[in-house]
Amino acid sequence: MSDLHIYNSYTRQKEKFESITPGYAGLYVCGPTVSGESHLGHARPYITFDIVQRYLRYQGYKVRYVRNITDAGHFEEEGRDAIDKVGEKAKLEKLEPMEMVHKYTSLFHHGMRLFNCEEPSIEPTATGHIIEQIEMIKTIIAKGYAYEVNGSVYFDVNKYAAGYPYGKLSGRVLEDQLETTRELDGQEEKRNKADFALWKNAPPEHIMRWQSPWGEGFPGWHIECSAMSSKYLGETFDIHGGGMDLQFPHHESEIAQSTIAHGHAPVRYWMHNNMITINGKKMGKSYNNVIKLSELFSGNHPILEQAYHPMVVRFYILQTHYRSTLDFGNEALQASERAFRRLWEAYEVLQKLGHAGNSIAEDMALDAQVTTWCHECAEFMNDDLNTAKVIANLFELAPVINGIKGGQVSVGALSASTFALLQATYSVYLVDILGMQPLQVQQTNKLDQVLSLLIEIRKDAKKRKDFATSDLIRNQLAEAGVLLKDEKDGTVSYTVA
RNA sequence: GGUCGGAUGGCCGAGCGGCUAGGCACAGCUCUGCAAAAGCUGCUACAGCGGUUCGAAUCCGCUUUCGACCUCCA
Repeated sequence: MSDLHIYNSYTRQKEKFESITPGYAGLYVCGPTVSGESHLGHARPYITFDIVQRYLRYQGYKVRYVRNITDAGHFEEEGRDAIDKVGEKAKLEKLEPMEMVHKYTSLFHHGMRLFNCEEPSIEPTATGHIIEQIEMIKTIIAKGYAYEVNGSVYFDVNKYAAGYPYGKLSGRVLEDQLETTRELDGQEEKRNKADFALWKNAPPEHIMRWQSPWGEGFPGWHIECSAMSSKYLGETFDIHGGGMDLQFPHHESEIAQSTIAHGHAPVRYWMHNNMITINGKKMGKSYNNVIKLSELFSGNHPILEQAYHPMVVRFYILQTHYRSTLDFGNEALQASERAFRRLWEAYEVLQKLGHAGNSIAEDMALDAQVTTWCHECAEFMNDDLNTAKVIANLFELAPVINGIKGGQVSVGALSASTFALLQATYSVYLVDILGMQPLQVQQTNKLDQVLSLLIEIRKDAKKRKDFATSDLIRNQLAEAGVLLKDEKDGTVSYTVA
């Protein structure tokens, strides 16, 4: 595919991406609820849409990427738990709601940086947009699609469904929804079980509350995204992303609210990433099977055999297509770690490699094959962002790179232009688009000087066939986490674990 | 119960009518003082049963099985 095609959850098919305003792309992604620490499952959408955003930029779009912070409303229960626990210990240590929100927002940002996810252009908070949300609710009431009961406002789904395709995004029929027997808070207030809250009256013990035309309360969960996305991206914008589990009711409700408030559908392309599972089950709070990011990075969790570097996790996630479920496993993560080390090393080797300068390839077949592998990367990305296939091609190219370095492949096997293409492909795809970074930090000069000295001493020992000394140096350094490698050309390189 | 989506080699995972990805692991070889790394070679799978087709992992049907969602979960 020579143009970007993405799978639109709304139409259930791949569609050519055409932005509303040529050259500009608007992307809205449902962000975190900052009442708790982010876990591995949360990492997937943010990494997935980081790729979307990076790729659109690479394609030349000026992207406005909006990702909200949910710091109000529907998380009162967990927030309350957290507060009460602390409160039991000492009233002095009690967390203010704002304190809790700040804490988890910071943690979230820290995690995003470790994952090398680029910052969104705008990161609006729900609490910062109470007025916009109230205005939107007022509009919906004025248009006759919402009603107030006891200080709460509900969206009239039945009325909406009569004139609009309610349930199209999530593929469900309203009649089925009405048969739900589940008991929910405020159910008796609703005219209809399928109705959802736009505004909720706050009970006295509720910690977060705002003044509204309907009394003190807090906004319904869905309205924040509708209010903020339309404010920053317009009443109709290009892409809305989020986890598959948000399709219903969250995104379905967003469509309904915005359609009534603005008179037309809010989103052109809906994109949903699939879940991360563990032992086949979705990783989620309700299943009590989450691995928090801090646990993942430290290895401090009963089921973790080791710590996993953020880049390993990112690579692991990108090795699977975003619409497939991804099952967590130590073995899988460890495989990703080895794989990524190898790929990154090939990249570093490639950047240092020189070329003979011949314009005609000595090995025409290999030259053609390399060219194909490189060009295919674009096709794969254009085909609904198939990062798994891009990575596969980069791996296909690795032996060519290592072969040139190791002498198995002639330096002039590829033409100068193909070699340049190879270098560009690695750096564009691996670094710019997939957003990968090295596992180890840059070494300080001092360490480098010390190691250079040790390497010299060892070289000298080897020259004298004093292998006892040379092996001692290598083994001791290995124990300290520094791996020495004797290269073919006689030089010695090292990696620090 | 309803709706939807999966079941791919030892493990993870692409694929979505012919060209039988890729990674990790494993085995052999080359290189090497020995390692490590790297290179080469080997390893052919698509839950089961029918059907459509010249041809199916890919389409259709049934069965088995796992999962997601069904009102506030990324």
